[in-house]
Amino acid sequence: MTNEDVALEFEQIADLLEIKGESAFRVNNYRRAARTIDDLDEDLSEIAARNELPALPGVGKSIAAKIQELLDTGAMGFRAELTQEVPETVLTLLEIPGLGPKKAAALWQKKSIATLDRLKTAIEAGELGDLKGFGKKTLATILSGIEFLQRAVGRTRLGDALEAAADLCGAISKMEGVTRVEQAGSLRRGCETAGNIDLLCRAENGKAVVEQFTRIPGVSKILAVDDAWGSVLFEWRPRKTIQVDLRVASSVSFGPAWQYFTGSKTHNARLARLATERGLRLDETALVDVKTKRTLPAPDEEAVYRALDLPWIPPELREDRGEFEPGAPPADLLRPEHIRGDLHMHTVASDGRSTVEEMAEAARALGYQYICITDHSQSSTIANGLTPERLEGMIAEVREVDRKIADIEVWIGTEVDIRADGSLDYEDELLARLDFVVASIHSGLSKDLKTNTDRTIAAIHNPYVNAIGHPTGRMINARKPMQLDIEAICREAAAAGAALEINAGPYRLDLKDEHARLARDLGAMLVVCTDAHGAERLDRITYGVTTARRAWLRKQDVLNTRSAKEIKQFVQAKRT
DNA sequence: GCCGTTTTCGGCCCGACTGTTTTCAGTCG
Repeated sequence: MTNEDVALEFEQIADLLEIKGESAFRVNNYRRAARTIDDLDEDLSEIAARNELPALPGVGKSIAAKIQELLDTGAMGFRAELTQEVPETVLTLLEIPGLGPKKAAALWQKKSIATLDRLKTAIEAGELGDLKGFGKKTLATILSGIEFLQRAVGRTRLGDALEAAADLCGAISKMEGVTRVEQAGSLRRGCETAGNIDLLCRAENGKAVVEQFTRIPGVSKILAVDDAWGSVLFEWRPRKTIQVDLRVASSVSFGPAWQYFTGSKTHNARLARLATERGLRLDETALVDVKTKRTLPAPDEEAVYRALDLPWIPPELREDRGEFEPGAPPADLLRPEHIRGDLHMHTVASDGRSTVEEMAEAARALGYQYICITDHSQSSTIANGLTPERLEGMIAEVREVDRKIADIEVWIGTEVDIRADGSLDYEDELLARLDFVVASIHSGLSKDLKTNTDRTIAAIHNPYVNAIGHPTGRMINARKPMQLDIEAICREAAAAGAALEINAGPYRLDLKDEHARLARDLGAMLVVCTDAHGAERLDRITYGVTTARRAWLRKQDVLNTRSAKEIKQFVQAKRT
């Protein structure tokens, strides 16, 4: 059980207690404990081994015992007791944007509503007319939220699916007779969410491999098996499952199988047609010469594409969005090693977990030339945003770290809030002293299209703003993007010389692939950054790179593939 | 439920936004 798992457990206990009607202070303390646990650098089990759990802020005798129980048994009796009174499913109501514990409590206590479906029918049947706090607008928001969530049902975020897939691949690679394991499907194509995890392994003893596959720890249900295929439900986090399909291919058919199971469907359909035109037949088992009925050797994907007179096409491009055209794929499609620095990250000064030095060391380990520290600005009080005075202090601190640490440039910037009226959260004089400025919207996301577009454009035109952070504010599977005229934003950014971020955070991936492609087409510069809140999160840049690749971005389309000197020129150009 | 003492109990994290509430509660970051 990871710290994150334990933190979530306590967060949900707080929710359940609040819905039950417990004292707000008791509830808050569980939330505080959850936050403490989530913010730890060290594994909880190590702290527990030293008997130091009660020393953690917000953790006393009672919670320490509950953590210990979780670590020892993977479950908590207290939670089980709670769910006797408040059904587990009530927690799904809290996923509706705009619906918190108080409203969930009212729905459960007054109307016995505990599921999304039931809530939806109750609203549609007008059953909630007499419930205080549930006016017309609120009900409309809730309905739209339910529909949003129901579309997300069964979709797992790319980051989570990739982590689960990496664990599974590790386990499968150790199995008897397996000589290769690869990811396939939407996961390999880098789609922002995955309905299932598609895996492919090379082995000649399919049945035995499938048999071992179904016994991997974490497999909670076997959905189907045959001699070369197994489908299971896998629990990648407590109470979170995803379907995993493993196919076994022999070495002769590995290429066609990997290609086929990577998809997409439309890409494969085009390939199959190209094969037919050449007198070949391509399916998941083989590439066959129709006339001679001879199976062409295809131990890898390159052989498949070569037989169709195509270059190998990167999986992220396999969406039938132009990848078959002459000149595609671009030779300089963005790759992780092109990234020379990260320009959006937080430290302990605001809501991060690591110090400036720790961020710098981690970035140096990634081989970066430069990073920019961009803590929150004063309006983001809950994120401990920096007052102008504290930012002054940070300027000095970062300059000092920059002097001390060799081989990497450490810059000072900010993630400055774009306020509701489009003004920024710091004066220009202060921004002018920074090396790089990211401007982001964190509040008032539900304002109308014009307001949001105008305030973003206002920020774009501030001479000291170099990038717009997470431009749409969406949270994958959790929050819709704000209303925004993306095209206008892209045009203005292109004209003003501001970059648009592809936020690499696996919950955000914002801009998303289609929008990033549009931005590039309209002449805007993109910048791929992690928005990391801890040194160990800097490596999530790969999610952003994947999104950029799905947007067909080349190295030259992405600002932070440039040298430190060129970045400084980019900043300077906008100021003068 | 935790914390910090005042060693036995009172206080506990902020501020904006939104909808509906005619004076503010609930949600969110």
